[in-house]
Amino acid sequence: MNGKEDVFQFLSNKTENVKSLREVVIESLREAIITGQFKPGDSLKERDLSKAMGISTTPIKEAFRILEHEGLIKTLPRKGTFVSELAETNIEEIQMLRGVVEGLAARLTAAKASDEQLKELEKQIEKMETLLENEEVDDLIEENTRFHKMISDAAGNSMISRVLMNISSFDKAFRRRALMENKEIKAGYSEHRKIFDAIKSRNPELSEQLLKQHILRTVTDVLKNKGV
Amino acid sequence: MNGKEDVFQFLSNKTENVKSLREVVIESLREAIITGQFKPGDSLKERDLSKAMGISTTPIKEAFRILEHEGLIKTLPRKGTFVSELAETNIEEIQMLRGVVEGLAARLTAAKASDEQLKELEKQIEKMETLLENEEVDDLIEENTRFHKMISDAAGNSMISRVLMNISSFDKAFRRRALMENKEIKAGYSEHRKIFDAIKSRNPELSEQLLKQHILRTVTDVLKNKGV
DNA sequence: ATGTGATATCTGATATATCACATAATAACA
DNA sequence: TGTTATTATGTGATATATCAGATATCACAT
Repeated sequence: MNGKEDVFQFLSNKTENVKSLREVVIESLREAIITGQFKPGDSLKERDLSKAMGISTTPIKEAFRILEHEGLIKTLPRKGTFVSELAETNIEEIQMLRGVVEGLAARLTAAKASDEQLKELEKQIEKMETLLENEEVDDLIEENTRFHKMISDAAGNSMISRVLMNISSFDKAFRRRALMENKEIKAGYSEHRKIFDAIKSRNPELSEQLLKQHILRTVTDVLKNKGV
Repeated sequence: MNGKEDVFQFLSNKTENVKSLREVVIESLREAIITGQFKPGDSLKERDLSKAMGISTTPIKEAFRILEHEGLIKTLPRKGTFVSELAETNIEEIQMLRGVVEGLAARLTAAKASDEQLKELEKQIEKMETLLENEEVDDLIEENTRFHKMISDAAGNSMISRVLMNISSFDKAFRRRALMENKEIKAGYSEHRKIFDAIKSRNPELSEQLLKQHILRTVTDVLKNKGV
């Protein structure tokens, strides 16, 4: 029966994978704000966006609620909705924030990850090693991100996962640039291996420190290369 | 004219201070979920809540968006909305998360707070000392919270403020209990004073460590007293 | 008793209308 | 010309209707 299901896989069109209008609006506006197309202080109007996107104000309104919760915009009741200052937040400090939160995740993972989770992490780090040797850069970048996510998930704390997801949606463009640099790829693997070793040896303190330092070093390097 | 405005302050009914239906729903549901009235897996239905609260589904729907973004509930399109597992997240780990984020805030504050901000912090810690001497417990609790908020705000990073606000809305009940214990009040002041001194002396590393340790100690003490 | 198609019901998604506060523009008056 | 009152407009908040996917139930054939 399982084989039969696979045969019809191509027919699948589950609505769980289909994006709602609200999600489309969120992603569009978030991208426009973060990349500077909308600047702090700019006014966003429900009816204008509704016309521009050819949809009703309802998904626009719902998207505003989420973006406001993320701090990217601010709504004053019956006065207007404006892009907030958050979009100009210091990217280095965002990475420091990410560093301390992922560091804590590494600590918790070292303290309580199951043997199975450790095995999965080991498989992952080995996969990354193979990709590094074969110089398959695009795949390595993707697996690096997965490695970080696996650590965060293994911490088993939904609030930590949520905070990191919010940070991630904010600095996606930055992190991709960081990982693309060739030097980063090699140094990054070396650090990832040390992080995994610390987790495997059940050393919470060291795990936290290594992951914090790893993230803070990548931001320092990227900013150096930018001439900032 | 300014004096006149103050005289009539009690008449003020500015809509900026009036809670929207959406905000009322958010707070009601969040409280019900966090305190266990709604349990993970429970179904929340827009039309049921609409009838129960005597309002339309629109503010219910918007509240759902926010609570989902906070991770407290999960909506499956056209299937239903359910209370998530987040509400059962380990409270100690939440406090550890708060510790690392507030610690980072203290570090940034020590690094870049203006002289004026330092003066404000000094006024605040002195106010807290007076309240401690006079044993005005309720006011001291409130000023302690304000002290933490001043440090976070002085860090000048909107994302950090936002993360802490989300954590705060989640563990408000816990923190109030922590601060109410008499022992905590005295130990808490001592630690607050050390934190301020570290910030004042522009020592980012020490500031971060002290604030982290302060928060982690309070959670350890509270859990000890709970017999957990 | 079981399988299948048709129908009904449930639930969130979205569209549209209306309300209500805030501000701008215009008219009236001194 | 300046001030005040009135009206119009703009914007978000909320109510209500309808759509559309998902599931449950019913009716009928085998």
